[in-house]
Amino acid sequence: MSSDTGPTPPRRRSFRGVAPEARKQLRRQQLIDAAIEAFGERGFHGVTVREICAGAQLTERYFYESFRGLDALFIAVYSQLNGELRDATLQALANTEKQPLGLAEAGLRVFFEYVRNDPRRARIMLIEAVSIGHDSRRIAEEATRNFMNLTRDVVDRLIPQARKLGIDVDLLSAALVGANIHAATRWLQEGFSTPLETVMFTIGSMYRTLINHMGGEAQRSLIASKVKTAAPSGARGTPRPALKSK
Amino acid sequence: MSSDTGPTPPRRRSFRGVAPEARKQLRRQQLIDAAIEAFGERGFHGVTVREICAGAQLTERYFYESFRGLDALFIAVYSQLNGELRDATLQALANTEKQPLGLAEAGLRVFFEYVRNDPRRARIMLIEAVSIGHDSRRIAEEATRNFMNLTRDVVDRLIPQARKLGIDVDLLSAALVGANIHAATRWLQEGFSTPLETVMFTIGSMYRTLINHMGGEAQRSLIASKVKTAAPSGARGTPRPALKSK
DNA sequence: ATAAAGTGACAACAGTCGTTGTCAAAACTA
DNA sequence: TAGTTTTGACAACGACTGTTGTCACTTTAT
Repeated sequence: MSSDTGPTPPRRRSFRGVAPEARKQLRRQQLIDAAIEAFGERGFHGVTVREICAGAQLTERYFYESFRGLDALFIAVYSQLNGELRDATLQALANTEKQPLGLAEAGLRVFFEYVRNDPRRARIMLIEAVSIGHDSRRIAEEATRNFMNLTRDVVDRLIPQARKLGIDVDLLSAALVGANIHAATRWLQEGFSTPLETVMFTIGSMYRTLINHMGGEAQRSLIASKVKTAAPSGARGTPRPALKSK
Repeated sequence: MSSDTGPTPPRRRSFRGVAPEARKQLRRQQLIDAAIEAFGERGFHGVTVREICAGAQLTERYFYESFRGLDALFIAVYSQLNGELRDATLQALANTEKQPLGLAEAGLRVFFEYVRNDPRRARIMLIEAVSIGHDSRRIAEEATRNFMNLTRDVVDRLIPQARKLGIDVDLLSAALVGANIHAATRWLQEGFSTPLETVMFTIGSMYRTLINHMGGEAQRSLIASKVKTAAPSGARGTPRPALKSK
């Protein structure tokens, strides 16, 4: 029962003037940067550990120093990109008048500018992230859900009557996020030949129309579908199928 | 210079009562069915040729008899699923009164029912197809584009003034298709706990609102943005950025 | 200066995959 | 029945991957 801690633990030193922990973080970031390049160019499944290491100018040992495998690296990459976009969004929102429609426009603009400014990052976030195996996908789902929740809050505030009319606000938010993602993906694949302002005007008009009219339209269709029972009170009640209006 | 055609070409025969060509087509379909199961369950990148063959109860030789590789098989799978959905859509449209809004509802219903009735096929069409390497993806892009074009024609007919107001109709269609896909994907991942009619009501309300009000809303924002020059005549002209309304 | 820690290039290993080939048994034709 | 086609099971090959290990060289600390 001595206080022997086993074989001598190596004493860590500085190297080229930087502390051990800082060196490790630096290497980690090099790997992430190389991964953004590789994933964005060839996709998650077209990339190997060796390629990442070559791109980062590091050897495999340092890869496993920071990541358990490619999945973990992808999660780190996605987290970083998602954080960048989130921060840019929050900053833009902070610099905008607190009009709800203005906020929505600012968020849209940040999103589309982010996509245009770095197509590789866009590909990772928009395309790769939703298609990885069960391990990494949850992160992407969670991040997408964050944006969806943000959208849902906006919807809840701007179309407050929606919920009472039987609209599934979560589903609607998912649809709107999907509209953004798909529009951005198409814009990306077309080489951004459409001017940003045209994109903003098109998608913005869509949002504005929904915000200004969706509540009334849903209510009208409820009435038109002859539901004379008590108004469906928000719960899981299935509204009538009818879709005709006017 | 004899009429010798080289080594004797093997004379083909029937087997268990079915002709050679029919046997080949049968095997091909077995492989496709096994692939739907495998791709839908484990995703394109989690599947091997050997697994497909085991699932189809065939050996590798017959795999390469019908397909050059997994890419080709995936293309065949996707084509089949896409054809099924397309046929179901066309049939539903044929059995519907020719009211534009009714047609839109019928199309939506077919789409969501198709997704719910076979989640594996849905995963292949909604998730896997957009994430494959450059080879197979073009097929999915083309098929998605078909749906987008269909949507675009609907938009062009139901919101005829959109184009003149500076809205990019192709982009709007892409966004709407994306809204459908994302809503369906979320519905799938939630285990279809939301009733179909609620989904129909929510997404249907979205469409109906856009159809009935988007033209007017876009025009209003154009006026509000003080564009007093001649109305942008449909072409690539960049509309004003402003989004505020009312 | 000398010993230890850090680094980089790369060998080595086991595993898997796509793909082609072998071969005997089953089924068919004559 | 005899010969040929078809089938199924599986071996074999090369290529690639993730992962760990080796070793000489550089930098640091004493």
